[in-house]
Amino acid sequence: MVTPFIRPAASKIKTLHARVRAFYRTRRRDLPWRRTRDPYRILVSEVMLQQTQVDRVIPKYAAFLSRFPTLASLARARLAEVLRVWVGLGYNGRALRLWRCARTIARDHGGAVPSKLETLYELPGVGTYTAAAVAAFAFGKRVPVVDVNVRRVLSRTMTGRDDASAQEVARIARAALPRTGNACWTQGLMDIGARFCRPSPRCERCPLRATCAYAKHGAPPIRAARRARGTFVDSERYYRGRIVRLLCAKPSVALADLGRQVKERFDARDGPWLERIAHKLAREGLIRIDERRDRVRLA
DNA sequence: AAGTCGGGGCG
DNA sequence: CGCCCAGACTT
Repeated sequence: MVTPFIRPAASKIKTLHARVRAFYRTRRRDLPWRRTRDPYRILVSEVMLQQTQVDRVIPKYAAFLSRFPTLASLARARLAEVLRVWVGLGYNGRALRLWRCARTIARDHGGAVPSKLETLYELPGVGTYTAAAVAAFAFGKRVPVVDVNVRRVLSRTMTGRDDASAQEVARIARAALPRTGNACWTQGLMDIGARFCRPSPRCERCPLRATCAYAKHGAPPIRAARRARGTFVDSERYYRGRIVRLLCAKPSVALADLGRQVKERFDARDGPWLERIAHKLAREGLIRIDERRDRVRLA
């Protein structure tokens, strides 16, 4: 029987604040999106960082901003151009939604990224996390920002477990919201989550070790078993990626040739399901299929 | 609540 | 090989 979490001790939170802020002041990661407060650039970074590690985002972030330096430039670009820069980063739907997001902001918000949490949340591709991140990092808003790192760190330090529910962590995050310096607090938690408080924890050198309920008893991380994903190659996802990559490299392709061009050892039986994947991509808005002329291209 | 959506790096 | 990642969106 585990003691249910009631309310975090104020003194413990104060100590965490001090330690996290001290860590952030002296040992934070030097990341490109921390060198600007341009809301557009913050927004781009946050969308890129969705389910994507920092090290993989850094080069794409630079390339993207070099090609689309302002929100207006992104909003007036063709989606195909955006996809060509994005491809390789994964989750291509994010590029589509970021592009739509920029167009929505240009059309409905005078080209200025909204600062209000609820308004941000309305934008395509902006969910609970990203809305909070932009509000906090670009506009200094005092709102809880909970990503997977923050969740792990708060769960472990405050409950002694690494599996606190999202709702429970949300309560803790609200209770722990600092009066000032929310962005530094949050990003400090993220850095600690990435360097020490990882899924397999490295408590030995963690700056929160002395304050952490989890580090004390040192229980091994227990996490829910994930469903097997199978091999990625030859999965439907794999060929979605192949199709988008192919179309990034060519202006257009015949639908009848698509399968042969994305699949090794293509045979006639592969035609229908690869074509079905293409139609799904078209329905999502990533590619365009001209049935009459038998041509496929980026949207 | 559960599925879908990329891709790469690491243990 | 399986697990993980500054999640969002659909069903």
